[in-house]
Amino acid sequence: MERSREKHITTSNKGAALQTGKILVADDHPLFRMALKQAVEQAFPNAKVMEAESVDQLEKLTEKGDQFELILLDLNMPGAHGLSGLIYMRDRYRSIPLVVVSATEESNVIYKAMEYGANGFIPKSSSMDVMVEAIEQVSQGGRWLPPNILPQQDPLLNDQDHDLARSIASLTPQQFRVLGMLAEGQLNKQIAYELGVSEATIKAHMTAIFRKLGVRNRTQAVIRLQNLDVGSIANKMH
Amino acid sequence: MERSREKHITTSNKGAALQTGKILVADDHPLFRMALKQAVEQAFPNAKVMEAESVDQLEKLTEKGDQFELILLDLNMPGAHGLSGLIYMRDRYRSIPLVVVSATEESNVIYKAMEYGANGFIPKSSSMDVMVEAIEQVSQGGRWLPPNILPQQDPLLNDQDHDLARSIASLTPQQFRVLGMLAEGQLNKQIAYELGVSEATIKAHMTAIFRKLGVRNRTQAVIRLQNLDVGSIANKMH
DNA sequence: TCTAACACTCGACCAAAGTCTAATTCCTGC
DNA sequence: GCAGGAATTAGACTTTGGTCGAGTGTTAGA
Repeated sequence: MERSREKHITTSNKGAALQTGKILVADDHPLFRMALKQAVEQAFPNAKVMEAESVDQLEKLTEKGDQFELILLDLNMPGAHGLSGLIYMRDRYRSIPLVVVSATEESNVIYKAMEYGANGFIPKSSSMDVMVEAIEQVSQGGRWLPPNILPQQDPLLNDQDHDLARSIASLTPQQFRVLGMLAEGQLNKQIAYELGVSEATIKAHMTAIFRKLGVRNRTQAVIRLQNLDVGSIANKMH
Repeated sequence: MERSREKHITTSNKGAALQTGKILVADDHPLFRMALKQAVEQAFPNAKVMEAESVDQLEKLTEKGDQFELILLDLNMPGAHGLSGLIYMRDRYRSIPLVVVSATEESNVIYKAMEYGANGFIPKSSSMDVMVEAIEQVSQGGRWLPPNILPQQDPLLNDQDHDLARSIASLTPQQFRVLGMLAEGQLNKQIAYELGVSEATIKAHMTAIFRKLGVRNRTQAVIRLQNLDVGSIANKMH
């Protein structure tokens, strides 16, 4: 409560302004994307907000050479596949501050997102004022957590989790796409059709993915990915 | 705090006594199994406590014709595979009160366990007094939750979750074993060797499992099982 | 006691998955 | 501009997975 008092009334005087002014909002929900855009424009009246409703669109925008100064990313968006999307993005756009936007309010997920490199976390239930403040904070190089969430104490992730994160980060864009479709249970044939390449190509990608994840087949790959969401809570004893 | 005050001092006068007196403690951790046994004997001095350190052992004991009056089940025990073990057991031994014992303290898991049919939930961090009380309560037909956990308000599980539970409950013992090994990422060949049957047999089991779970291959089966642990938190929006 | 249902088993056959080798393109650094 | 490396693509081949039909043993009920 206390720390979100000052809000946007004082924002125009605060910290450094934007350079290029380009900010990327990635969310598949049109109405919410609009709300986020408004929040950005309230924080930075002369910002140029670009929108993406899938990871593919997001990558198309960044490949155009645009230098974004902030990314707002919904983890439930098509192609993001939860925390793996964050890990992948975080590595791909290292220098750009990234704020995770999510319907989840679970502290577990929030802490994990931060530990996987997010610069901020905005629950979708947040008020406009809170979103504005979060955007300002992060774009000035700070971090931001929801008011009711305490700053993280002990690290939630162990070495294995970080190994897995490094594996995911090392995937190429196409490999990440393939992994996402694998995680949905699709056949090689289906993936090949959807990506417009031959089945042989998908198989080659699969082999590469398995190597990077340190597994031997697709089933084990899916199991390995489970650890991202389920986390290390279950296996603490054994 | 308040409601766990009376504890074992008054227990000998309470409610109905045991019939056969046979109680099953299933936990792979020897020390903790001993502690549980003590708790049981404190609650019911003339109880006959049987022990199992895996689901296979547990089933061997029940197949001997013994009529147990209470089962204490650790969900992290070999062969249990988390909540799926509870679902499977709950259906197999419908008439026997079942208390889940777990290292987890997460309210999410606790509520889910109760909703999947557990009669009680004992965190492993509980004091002896608390365990004794829990055992008494449940063996008298009651339910039991840890003192710091509020009775559940809204159901956490939706129709899909219950569908999945019914699927798992409908598995035969051998199928459940196979599913467990599949969930560990083992090959058909490995599973066959470990169970001492031919690979063709495992394949037949797999096909049967896929039918019951409503999936088309092993990867999708693993993905389907994820929903047990991850729960319906993530997909509330889409 | 007979039978009908079910669990478990297996072999034969076909489909999907995975590996290896190799070609092409694109990008980076010298 | 050109060498080197990584990403992407794909064909040929092997291994694994999955379906079907069928046989055996066990159990519950007519």
